[in-house]
Amino acid sequence: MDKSICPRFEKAMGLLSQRWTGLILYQLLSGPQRFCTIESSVGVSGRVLSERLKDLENEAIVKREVYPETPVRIEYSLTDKGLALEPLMKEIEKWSQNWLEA
Amino acid sequence: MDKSICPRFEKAMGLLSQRWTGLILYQLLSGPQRFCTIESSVGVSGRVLSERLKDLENEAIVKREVYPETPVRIEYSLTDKGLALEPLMKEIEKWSQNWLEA
DNA sequence: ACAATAACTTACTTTATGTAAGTAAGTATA
DNA sequence: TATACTTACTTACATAAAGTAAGTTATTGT
Repeated sequence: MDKSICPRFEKAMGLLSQRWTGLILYQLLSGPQRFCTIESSVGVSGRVLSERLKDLENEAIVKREVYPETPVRIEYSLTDKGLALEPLMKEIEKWSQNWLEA
Repeated sequence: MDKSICPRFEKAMGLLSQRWTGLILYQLLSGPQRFCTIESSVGVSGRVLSERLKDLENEAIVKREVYPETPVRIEYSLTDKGLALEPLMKEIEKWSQNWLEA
């Protein structure tokens, strides 16, 4: 009975179940943001955030843009693939509202 | 700018982003199942599966039922709270179909 | 020149997970 | 009667992932 789960589903779940990844993506749904903003609003350490953003860039879910202003501004935002996660996030919101205590 | 994310959402994401938890729940959506079935279909180790099922029982997402047959049969199934995760899982399926390669 | 800020990276510690063996209860087999 | 087998776990130990804190590079403000 080994491995009855769809590999694509498994991959998606593998991405989302990386610690912090879901919260990082949820945070980015509210618009492009810089490193330190994500760090403090999500509560993830810089070390892990840096790692996750690289992974998400490799998956083409997040894009990184450098604005050579002064001081330099680096913004992370969602690609179309990343934006497509919105309905999923809304479902998590719904479930948490309906089934979890405040 | 600390902690701008809704605590309920954060808790929901915390549950789902535990390694294996999402796949275990997805597997249980197809009906009640025993320990060893989940173990092999999901690919999780017994050690972690045992831990996860206990956590999910404590969260009232999964229930455990003992049938004193021979040999004893123990089945894990979703509560209403667990079943309510179905739309969310469907969204993950959709996203994975649309955006991930096979 | 000195302190400050953003965006990281590195070194080190703690926690989580994987692996494999062990346990308990009951059944079937030799 | 003793041995082996099955399910559902637990325990002990090794490895991988995450947390913490300090360090780096570039640039600005005082």
